[in-house]
Amino acid sequence: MVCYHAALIYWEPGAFMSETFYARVARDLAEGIASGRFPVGSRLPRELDLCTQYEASRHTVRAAIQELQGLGLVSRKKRAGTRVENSSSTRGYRQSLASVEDLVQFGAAHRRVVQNIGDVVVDRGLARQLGCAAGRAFLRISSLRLNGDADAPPIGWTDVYIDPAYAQLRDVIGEYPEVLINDLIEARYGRRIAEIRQDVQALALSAKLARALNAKAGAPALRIIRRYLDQAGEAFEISVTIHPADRFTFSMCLRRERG
Amino acid sequence: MVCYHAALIYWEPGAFMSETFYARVARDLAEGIASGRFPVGSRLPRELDLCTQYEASRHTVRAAIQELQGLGLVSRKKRAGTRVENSSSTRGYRQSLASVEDLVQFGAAHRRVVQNIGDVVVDRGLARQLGCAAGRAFLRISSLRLNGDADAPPIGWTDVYIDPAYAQLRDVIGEYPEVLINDLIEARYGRRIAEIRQDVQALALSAKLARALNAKAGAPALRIIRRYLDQAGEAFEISVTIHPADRFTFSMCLRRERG
DNA sequence: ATTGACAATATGTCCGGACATAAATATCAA
DNA sequence: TTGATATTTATGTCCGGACATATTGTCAAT
Repeated sequence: MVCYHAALIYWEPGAFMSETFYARVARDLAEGIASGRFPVGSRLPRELDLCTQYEASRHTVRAAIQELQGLGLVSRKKRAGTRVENSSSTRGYRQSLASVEDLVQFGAAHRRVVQNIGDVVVDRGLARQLGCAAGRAFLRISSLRLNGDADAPPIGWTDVYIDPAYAQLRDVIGEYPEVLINDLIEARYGRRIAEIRQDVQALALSAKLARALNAKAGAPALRIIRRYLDQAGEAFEISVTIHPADRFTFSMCLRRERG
Repeated sequence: MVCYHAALIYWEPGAFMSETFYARVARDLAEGIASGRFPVGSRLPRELDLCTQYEASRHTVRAAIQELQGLGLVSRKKRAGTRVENSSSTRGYRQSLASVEDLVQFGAAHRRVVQNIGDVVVDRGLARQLGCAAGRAFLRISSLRLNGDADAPPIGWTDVYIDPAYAQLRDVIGEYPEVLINDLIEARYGRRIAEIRQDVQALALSAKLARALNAKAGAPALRIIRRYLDQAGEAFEISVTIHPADRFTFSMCLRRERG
């Protein structure tokens, strides 16, 4: 079975948000890693050199590296320096998505094909699934998640529910992964994400979904529900992704050595 | 359906490991929260007061609070101070289990009943499941996970595979949750955990497991495989837990607001 | 009573420096 | 060649201070 690691991408923030110095350093280093300037297994310049390079204090440089460490991009040892980690082993889900620049994405070869966009009103069953009040209206975008291989069966089905107030985004929504929608909402409407909560469950595939996913009805599948909450604790976007069990493993790194 | 949040407990380190100052402060504050000295919703003393109280610099106090923040125990706002968070909403799985003192546990009412202890040799199928080489020998401890309610069906089944070298722990193993076994190994054998990796999958219940869990064969279930790796990347403990889909949701907090 | 301006405050960011510590390397002795 | 020992080095921890910024609370004006 193919195992898909959820990957992290360091995102260039829009001009609308000011960036702190250490975040700037962190992003620059992350881009250096992504671009291959710092290959996997190589060592980052030592802290003091980074200090002179960025004209920053050691404290700032350390805060930046700490960010990368939290993302699992680098590991550190006392005398050995800061090592760039292997992506395939470190691109697991990191918890401390500290800043808005962090993006969670599927593999590089991944494609997303929008199947349907329409308005829905939450009924009793959906309300329990989404964890919101019944009767609420949403704009729902349904899409298939495909691997690079055209012949391979789809790896998942995603329903994204967003507040109808943001329906103006309808045109651009199809082109972006759902996580980006939050950035769009944040940029255009100023509604900030205060918290992202995620539930992972098992379920049996419905006949309809099984048909869409080219799988057997009743087959076990993974359901990942992600809720984007604002400061009031209200969800303004909810995404539900369903992966047939034989095509997806949700992998994460719970702890990595400090040093 | 009942939703079980994986909980975090701040663990008092053994005498064998030296504690840094900021970790000491963090632990003290965490114990204050756990004991109710700092009730949920209350505010922690402000940084400068903590500085005088612990006779530490503000930098150190901030490092301690940052630890608590990473664990989801507190949230901070610029003028509003540091707030103790509601356990039920913050005890979700945190990724940045920064130090050995962190423990991951199931709910308070949870019980664990050992069903079977015995030696196994890894065959082809199990090797693929565990992600280790076939032919390797393990000591396997199988146990049921029960909720407080005696009548309720079990919420899961756990197989813990540990290196036969640690078979001397056999007597005490039954009494501790599997995560503690690592601490025992670490304390007695000095083998350090360098990394914990976790995979979450869906699967259909086998007839045997279904019988043990009082569920239907073929019913969807969640499988959580956790690997404890040493510095060489070799797993010295692997735990496999299976939860029927209707009795377990794996909930986690991906991001919480910085401020 | 609502709104606006202003000051107070607690956290956020950043700087400089100092010493401790673990691990890689070099050195020397057996 | 092996083994123990000393040195070097890059990160870990901790201190002190300074200014920025967001939020709250207060008070005055409409």
